[in-house]
Amino acid sequence: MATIYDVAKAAGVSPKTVSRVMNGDAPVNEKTREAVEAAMASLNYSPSSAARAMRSQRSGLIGMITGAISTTHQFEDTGLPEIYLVQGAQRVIAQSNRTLLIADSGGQADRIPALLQTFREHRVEGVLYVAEYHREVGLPANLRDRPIVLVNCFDTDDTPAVLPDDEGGQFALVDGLIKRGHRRIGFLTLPEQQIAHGLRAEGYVRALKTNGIEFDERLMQVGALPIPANEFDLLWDALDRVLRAEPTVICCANDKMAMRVYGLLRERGLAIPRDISVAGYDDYRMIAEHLHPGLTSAQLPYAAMGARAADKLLRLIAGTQRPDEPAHELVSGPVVWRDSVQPRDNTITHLSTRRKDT
Amino acid sequence: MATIYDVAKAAGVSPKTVSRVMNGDAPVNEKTREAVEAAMASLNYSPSSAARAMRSQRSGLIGMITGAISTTHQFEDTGLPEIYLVQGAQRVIAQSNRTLLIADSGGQADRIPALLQTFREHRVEGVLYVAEYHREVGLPANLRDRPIVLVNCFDTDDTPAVLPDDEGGQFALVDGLIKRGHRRIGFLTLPEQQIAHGLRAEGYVRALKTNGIEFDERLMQVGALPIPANEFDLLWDALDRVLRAEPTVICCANDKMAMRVYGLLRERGLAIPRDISVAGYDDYRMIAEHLHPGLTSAQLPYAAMGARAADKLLRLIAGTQRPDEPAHELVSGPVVWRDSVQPRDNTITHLSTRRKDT
DNA sequence: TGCGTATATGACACCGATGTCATGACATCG
DNA sequence: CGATGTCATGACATCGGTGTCATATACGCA
Repeated sequence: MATIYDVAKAAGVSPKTVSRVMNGDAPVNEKTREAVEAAMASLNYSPSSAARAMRSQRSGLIGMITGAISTTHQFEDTGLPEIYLVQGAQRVIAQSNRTLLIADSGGQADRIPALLQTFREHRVEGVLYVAEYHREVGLPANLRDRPIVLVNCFDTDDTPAVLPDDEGGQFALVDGLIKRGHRRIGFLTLPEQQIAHGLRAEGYVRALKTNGIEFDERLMQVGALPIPANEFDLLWDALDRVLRAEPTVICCANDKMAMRVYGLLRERGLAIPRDISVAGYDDYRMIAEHLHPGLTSAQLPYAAMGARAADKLLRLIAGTQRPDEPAHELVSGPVVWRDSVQPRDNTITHLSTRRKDT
Repeated sequence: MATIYDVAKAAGVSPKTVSRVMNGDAPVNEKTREAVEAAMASLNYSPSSAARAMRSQRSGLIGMITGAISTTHQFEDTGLPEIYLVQGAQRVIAQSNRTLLIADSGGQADRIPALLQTFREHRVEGVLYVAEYHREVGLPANLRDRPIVLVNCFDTDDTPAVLPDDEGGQFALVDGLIKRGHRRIGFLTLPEQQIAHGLRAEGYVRALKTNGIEFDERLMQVGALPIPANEFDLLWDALDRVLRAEPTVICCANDKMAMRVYGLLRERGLAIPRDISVAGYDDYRMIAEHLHPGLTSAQLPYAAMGARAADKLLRLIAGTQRPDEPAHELVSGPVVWRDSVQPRDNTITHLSTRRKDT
């Protein structure tokens, strides 16, 4: 590879002048500049980031560690939202003229120390620590020596974190269902020990309360197990109990569960959305868009979380975070309405009457 | 950060001796070694990869460019198999003591030049160029100056490439179906201009021929459009035509299509697999495992492709590729059999008769 | 004309590793 | 006992940029 010395020689100037042309940090004569640029072009010159990093003591690298935390989830498909997170973060980081260094542990937690060591050697300026689902984590000690932002997870030390707004997402979904005329809203939930379960249940209850609907506990049933075991019987029973409470719509804890519920409802001869509406959570487009009918789902805003986390990290690195900036930031996503939810007649009437009123 | 000079001072030796302790390239007295190691530990020292790269002229970096090629697919969810590719490649690359530098264009082709420039500046030793689906690509000129392996794509210049064995995958699936007693096998295909379409059709036909079954063109219908437009009518019509040819099983071009076909078949009152069996392609576990019943699918072996491509690239870099190594390597995946395919009675009879025979 | 100032450029050192070569202390051998 | 070899270690240069400081020329103004 050509170096700055090669360029300098070709252009008949000193290396420092070439440097000035690249960085524009001091005036350079127009003719000199042209000669240097011609030399750079003809030699196909790229400056060495290693040399720059060494001199400037800034690597220009941001580390992201993914697939990292669980020791068990190599047995399960996490749904791969990480790629969206990566894209969101990458966009922001590229704007700051830095490069994202991604380390994916492939779900093997014992690889993490080696990955962190790599980060240290590359002198990453900050770290994005990504969990595969909303959870609490304990941070490795050797992550504490540089700026870090947790994504989709949090710890007990108020380390800066970016989290999905599960409460708000479920609220928006259920509130939207009510606005569309549903009043008996089934809810097949996540396992109770999951963080997201509690938050979403709160969102569900708040939406009912806001709209003056009484909570019926028979409508809310746990639909999944913490371990991806054979959950099918559980889901079948849970659905059975929910259906006995006569819902007009069933909210599922995630799109995968909704996909299963599609099958179960059809086995019972119920047509979606004619006989019953269904909603999911996550908005995995691979599922939600391709199910028939399209699945209404509250979006887990992974791309936005990635971008927000990168932004927060860059401010931490620059030391310019706002004084009022909270350690934990919630990111909300929209509800994507598709055909799996059918407005109930009473709404339509309601809306049309309204329209007359105004 | 502590440097090798800090460690040397703390241990009372020269920097070069510290270097020797780290690299073991020359004998070091046992006591000295211990002193140095203690100093390294107490200073929490990590060697600077920038300095090493500069001195050794080897960056230890491999670049991977993903989501790169299409200008349009930001509108569509590609199914995100890239993360598996990354994991497969990362595993192999980590073993060679290198680091994977990933650049994801987020589907915006105009970002690629900037990403490649970043790779050049970081002096990546080789590049993995990943396409989002099996296709032909034209390579940017500035990728030609270092080792490169194409993944999931190929060009006209015999650039080394790693590709999925679409023909073999479809063959194995259809052959397996026949072994399970199916003889009338519907096939809803990809758009005809896709590379995978032709290959899989060949695999389908070969499986029939191998088993002495005549090809019935009514059983093979295009089920998807090249652009993710409203494909629904197309799929409906295609399915309709296939069903009129009385298949006992329907092969879908991918798992997304299979997911839709589940819905369409059920609308027609057909139960899977009792009335008709269904198979997919890709084995997206997020879909295949969670559909009810579980979807039989031929696996697109992304993790294996990533590993194979990394391996090939490392050999290219080392200059040790085998002389007989073909430019294009096919990677086969298994067929994952799940409950969406029901063996036909005649097989069972057939098998049991056989068993008596032998 | 002489001096201050802005413009344009170069010499040199330095960032943190490591390859090369030199050196000193012992051990071994003829 | 001196020559030779091995072991252990250090001095110094180098990789490719850039910060600092010096220098040279041109220009404006008293």
